[in-house]
Amino acid sequence: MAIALVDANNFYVSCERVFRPDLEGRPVVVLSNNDGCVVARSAEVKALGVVMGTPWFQLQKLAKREGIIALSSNYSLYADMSNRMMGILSTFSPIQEVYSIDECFLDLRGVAQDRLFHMGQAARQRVLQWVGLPVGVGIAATKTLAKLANHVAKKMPEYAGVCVWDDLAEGDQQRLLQQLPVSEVWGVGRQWTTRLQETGIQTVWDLRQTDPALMRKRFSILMERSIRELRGEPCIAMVDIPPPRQEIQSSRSFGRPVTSAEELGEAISLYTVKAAYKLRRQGSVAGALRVFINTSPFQAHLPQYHAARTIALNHPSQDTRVFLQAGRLALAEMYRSGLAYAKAGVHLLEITSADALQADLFTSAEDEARANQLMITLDRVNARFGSGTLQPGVAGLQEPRGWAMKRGNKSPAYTTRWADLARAKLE
DNA sequence: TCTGGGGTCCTAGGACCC
DNA sequence: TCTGGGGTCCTAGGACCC
Repeated sequence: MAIALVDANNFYVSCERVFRPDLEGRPVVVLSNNDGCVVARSAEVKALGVVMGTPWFQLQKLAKREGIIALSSNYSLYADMSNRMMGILSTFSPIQEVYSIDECFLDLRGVAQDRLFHMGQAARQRVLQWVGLPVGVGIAATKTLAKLANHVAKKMPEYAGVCVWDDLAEGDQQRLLQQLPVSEVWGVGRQWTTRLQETGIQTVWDLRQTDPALMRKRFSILMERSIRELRGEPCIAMVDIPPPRQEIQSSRSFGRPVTSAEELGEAISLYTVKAAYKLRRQGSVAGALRVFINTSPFQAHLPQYHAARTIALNHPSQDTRVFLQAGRLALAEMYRSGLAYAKAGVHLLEITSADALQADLFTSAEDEARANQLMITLDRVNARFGSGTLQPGVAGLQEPRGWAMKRGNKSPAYTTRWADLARAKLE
């Protein structure tokens, strides 16, 4: 039984560097929407002690002194690079679980133990050569151990990017576990780390030595699972085909404070359009939607207001218009004037398969078929001519929208837009 | 001046039922 | 004055992940 975890180093930064080789060896960060926080750091930036999630404005001085280059996030580029990387890795196993944009698990059961290291090396080489992304590989008997092995492969140069846990002598394994802080364990976050430390559990080794049943009582079944996995007992199965989402959200912080009900309504309508599209793409219907509007928690001197409303639909739907209407009602109820709103969003809830949907007692089959056809047409037009080609007027017609997010340093869509296509300079 | 977005899962506790 | 026991379902909140 062996599972590999493959993930890219500083994924977003590495994607940018593929098209900007001049960024190699220089300190680079990628920023979140609105150029707000650091969400990816090159090794050079990590070495400067910049932590994940640092607000960019707090780094101005350091950035100037050290020459840090900041790029706005370019998610369509990263998604495309991710697809290419995952495609290559999928050839190494019939069972691949794409766990996030930059990492996947591969089921390597049946591969002889003495072949695993070579296989890890091959995967690494191929991704680097074919798409230009550096990846690390950890291979072990459980997902949790594979995660740890991956960490070891990246942190310790002698492993050259690939660590096969069961190739290590028992004494070496113990020594590594005793070096790693318990916070490195997959599933152990900030709160749990504090609670564990309070009871004297500092290292991964310490956690491994605890009694799983007792820890389940003190924490939860998730803790028990993690401990068992650390001991080499698989508890977390591979998920080959991703199940449909149970919740779909769309939300954004605004590029500037928003005060008027009109602008707020535009924003919420736009997020509703996006969420409904995601819903249809996975073949689902939603039975309820939740809308929220928030002021900025960082502007403590201004009046704060956080409001949310959940609206249950009479009948589960995938019709953008139904959600728009419900969303507008919710907003009208919540809206208070005289406040500086910083963020709004829409969640679609109670999601089920469109195939299993019961007929609506109060809508004729004909009307429903027409509505479905309208949505199919809408999605087709937008797929062909670009998203936003056709959309409800309530989402706002004026471009650019005043409240839209700021992305000052966005790179071109090198791989997904003809005009931006990367090409070698001939001269 | 400037602080992201999108998910899953588990548990506790209340409402309700017999 | 005295006020059971056991079960299910739902939701909010909190933890985690990237």
